[in-house]
Amino acid sequence: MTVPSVHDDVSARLAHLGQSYTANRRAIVDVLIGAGPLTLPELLDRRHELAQSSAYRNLALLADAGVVRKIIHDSDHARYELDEDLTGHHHHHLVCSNCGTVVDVELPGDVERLLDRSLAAIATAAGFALGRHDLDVHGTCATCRA
Amino acid sequence: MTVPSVHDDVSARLAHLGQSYTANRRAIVDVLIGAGPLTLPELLDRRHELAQSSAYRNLALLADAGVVRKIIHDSDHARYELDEDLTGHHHHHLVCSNCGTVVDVELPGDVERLLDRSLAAIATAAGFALGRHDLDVHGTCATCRA
DNA sequence: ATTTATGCAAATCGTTTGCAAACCT
DNA sequence: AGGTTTGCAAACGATTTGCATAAAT
Repeated sequence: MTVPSVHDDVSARLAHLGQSYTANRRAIVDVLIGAGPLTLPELLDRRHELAQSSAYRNLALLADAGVVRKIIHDSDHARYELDEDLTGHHHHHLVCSNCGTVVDVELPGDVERLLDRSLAAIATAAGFALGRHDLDVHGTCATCRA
Repeated sequence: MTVPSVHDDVSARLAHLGQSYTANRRAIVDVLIGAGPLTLPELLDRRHELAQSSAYRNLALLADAGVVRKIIHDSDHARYELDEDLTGHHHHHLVCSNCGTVVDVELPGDVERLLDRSLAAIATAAGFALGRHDLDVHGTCATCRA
């Protein structure tokens, strides 16, 4: 739960793929630890030493390793956030339809459980092997409404 | 609820934007009536007379008019489906992580209502003016598992 | 005749990739 | 040295757009 353990976890996941935890990769994870889902430009703004292509390449690798999750809402840029497994919080997204900002939110435990059960039933009925689910709520954020 | 009424509805929504219901636009709506969410290539496959650029342009217009909804899950192609307002069914998406196919599904009424209430509370707490919500369930479809 | 829609081809832009230099160990 | 990572610049590909022609009213 503390920051160092996140890095250890990342390091282990990368090792599992035969990859090492380089300075650039660590820089990316460090930025993501302190922020919500970020676009690539937002990420580069916070770490000017990162080259665009390397950032893309490392984000893809980190996503492969299950460290980072890529989320695509509308057009423009994709956003990247630390995977739930690392943060330990299953969450959903509040997306501003105007500016695209994404905020992480959690459902009350009982609602989440009920939802999970329903989804499992529905997926099975449709012949799907269940994976993760994403709930995106679209609206207008306070800033865009001001 | 019958097919002709869908066309009337579309026509009205386009008129509301000062636009007319042309043959190409009708062709697109006709295809979408009989299918799940389609990508542009899939749409063109079903109507060879449609030019790619016109299809994109008309889909954008139809989306503007609230007739069509554009859904983006991963990379590759966006998918388009008739808006819920037209079909009258609030639904969610079962997405195959392997082939990208999307199937529409509905939650049991009580679960949907409980979820709606929770989301409203969460959005308000975060300063968001609530809009629509999308629930995407990812898994592997029967075909890809075969 | 004027306005709007169409379709081709070219432009756009986020993302990916080739390749040579820089970095490990 | 041998293998990996980096960063620049070029390539890619889905979508958008400019412009001249074809409908439609």
